Amino acid sequence: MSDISPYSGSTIQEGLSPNHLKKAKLMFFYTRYPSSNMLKIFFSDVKFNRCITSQLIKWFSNFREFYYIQMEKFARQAINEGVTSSEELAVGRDAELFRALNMHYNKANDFEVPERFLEVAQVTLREFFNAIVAGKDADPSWKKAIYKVICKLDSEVPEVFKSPNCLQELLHD
DNA sequence: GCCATACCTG
DNA sequence: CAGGTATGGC
Repeated sequence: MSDISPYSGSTIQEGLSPNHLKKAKLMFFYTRYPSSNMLKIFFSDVKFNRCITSQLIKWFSNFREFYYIQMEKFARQAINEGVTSSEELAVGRDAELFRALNMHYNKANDFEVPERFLEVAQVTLREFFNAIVAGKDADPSWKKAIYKVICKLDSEVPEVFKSPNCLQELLHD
């Protein structure tokens, strides 16, 4: 059965749908630390309650976990491969790191990832690289310092994301 | 106690 | 990603 309603432009979702998840992942390319208020604005077609809010916050928390795990993985890999300076690390669209991230948040690869995300990813990778080289990882909470840096690099999420039907506009064939 | 967030697991 | 646990603030 299709869930298309005759009032498709004003349907209020009782819960989060697969499309909401897809949209959240694309939003991650702009913001790693969205506030609950921001989420309410960008998911205006969702009827919020404590659980929905928690679930959305949880999604981004999971997104960040994957993101940082990849960063640490590639940073250590670079070190093992003999890289001596973070300056040598660049994250372009052809980088393995980017391909791993893109595969996770933009699996169909039908969304044009903003350049700014590549920059933030590069900063994050270098941050991990330098911390590990400096032996900071001996401290159980060494990643906290990095998180504090990265959380300041969130970008404005494009206005189009505020539309409940933005996926059709954002994804090209 | 309740709720939020951090860390870990499957 | 969802669940469960531990923890800290109110």
